[in-house]
Amino acid sequence: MAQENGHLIESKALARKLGAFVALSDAELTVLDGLYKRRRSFSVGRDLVHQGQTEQVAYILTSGWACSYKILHNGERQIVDFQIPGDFLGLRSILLHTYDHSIEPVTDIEVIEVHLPDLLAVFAAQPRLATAVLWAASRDEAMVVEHLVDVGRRGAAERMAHFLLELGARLSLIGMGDRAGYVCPLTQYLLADALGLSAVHVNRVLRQLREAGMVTFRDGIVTFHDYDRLVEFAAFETTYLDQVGPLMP
Amino acid sequence: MAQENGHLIESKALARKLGAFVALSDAELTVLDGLYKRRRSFSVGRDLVHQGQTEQVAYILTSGWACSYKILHNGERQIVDFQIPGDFLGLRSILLHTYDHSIEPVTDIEVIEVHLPDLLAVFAAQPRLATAVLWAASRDEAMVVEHLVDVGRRGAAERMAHFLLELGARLSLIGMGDRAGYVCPLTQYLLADALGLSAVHVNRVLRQLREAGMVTFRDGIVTFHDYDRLVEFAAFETTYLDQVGPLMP
DNA sequence: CGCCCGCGCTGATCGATATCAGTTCGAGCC
DNA sequence: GGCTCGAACTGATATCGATCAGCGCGGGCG
Repeated sequence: MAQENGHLIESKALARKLGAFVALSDAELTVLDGLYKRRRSFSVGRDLVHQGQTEQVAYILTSGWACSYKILHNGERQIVDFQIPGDFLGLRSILLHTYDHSIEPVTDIEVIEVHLPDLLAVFAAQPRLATAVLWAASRDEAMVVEHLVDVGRRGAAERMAHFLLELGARLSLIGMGDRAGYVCPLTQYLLADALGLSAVHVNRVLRQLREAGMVTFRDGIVTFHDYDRLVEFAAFETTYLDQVGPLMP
Repeated sequence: MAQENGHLIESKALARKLGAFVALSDAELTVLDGLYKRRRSFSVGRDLVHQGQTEQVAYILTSGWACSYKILHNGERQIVDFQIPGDFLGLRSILLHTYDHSIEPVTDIEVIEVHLPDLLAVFAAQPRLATAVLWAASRDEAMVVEHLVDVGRRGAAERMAHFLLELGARLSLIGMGDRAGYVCPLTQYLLADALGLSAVHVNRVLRQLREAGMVTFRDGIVTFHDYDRLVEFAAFETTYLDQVGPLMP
């Protein structure tokens, strides 16, 4: 019974996300629900998947935070994206047959395991779900693109501001944040690897933003002091995150 | 008749690309071919689509080069990716309902116009094509991710080397390049906007690579002098570009 | 023909961020 | 209580790439 409820609550996160693009029928929801079979847990620090791995498995994150990253020859790493509940982990990679990145839990996490044949079966049974997943993948790509712009063309402070705002917007969509702030388990080292900065500089930049009265990130909590000025400073635009109404009724 | 042939040749580029993921049936090929209706041309410098535009149209590039980019408040821009024949233009954006970037021809180009309803109709008629397009989108995303790593964590010279190698690999797949080199219409300004460098520094870095005897980019031609050493220097890995055999027979 | 103008190219200087080398603080553990 | 360890934090110095300020060349055009 509790298990049943767990199912419903968790599958809702994904269903709600996809439902924002295509209005899902009962039949489609049922098929989607069929994916929620293998539940697994991972603890912080132990990679879910590793760069180069060819095992064809992806995950749907149901609780906790994760990050996907690439390791370079010289040992440095670039974090590509953080994932929060409701997000896919490794969707791109099962289709490409090989993981081109690693995925690490940032906190202890709970996931649902999804195998490629299951996913393809879902697409075959309910073709509109394939379109919906394509939409979700496009949304992920849009975030990576924005991240690229961040790293390529914005100064360290704007970059940090933009990142904190984007994260806040994403968390707001799943009810884990608002314009006041949010709880954030990321360390300054993780921020550095994500933003292409050194951990030392992350620290200085956070101080700048704090002293400017715009945002404070301390003790795992991000607090927006002056949301509008921060948005202005970071030139933050939300179009790429907006959930417009369903395109396919 | 010539028109007919043009159809066949052009649709082959996309069909071959998608066929690398799913083996396409005659019925699927026919439906795919139905997309090739509206042919259009654009000349260099005139944007195909502009950031913020909500018109639901995408393109398939049949000849020439294009680039997609974002403009920042301060006037700088970041080029996200270059597109070569066979690539989609704006696929992500029609699904997201709004263009989050602009697309500009780098040379005079020829494209096929694709409207969202047509695409959705194709998916409905032949569901496996939706999966195939999802795969193509994943491949594009993998390239953006690699680009992000480039800009975030590699020095200017490695970045340039990596970029030239990746472009070469992509061109090889469509028969427009090999390990010796390729024809490349990009200016140093375009390279700068893509790599997050200044045009001045692009020039210096190209000189370094040339003087190191690894690669020369001059008069619109990229020539690899020592391919293996360049691969080593750039820590270039092709896994994310490899076309493995069809996953869905 | 001569004039621009875009593109490639270069030296000198400046500035943002990395790197090095620490300190402090709190949590867990013997 | 003292030890260790990880995260946050800081000052001093080094470095990479930006910026400024130019030159040369070839092609298009008045």
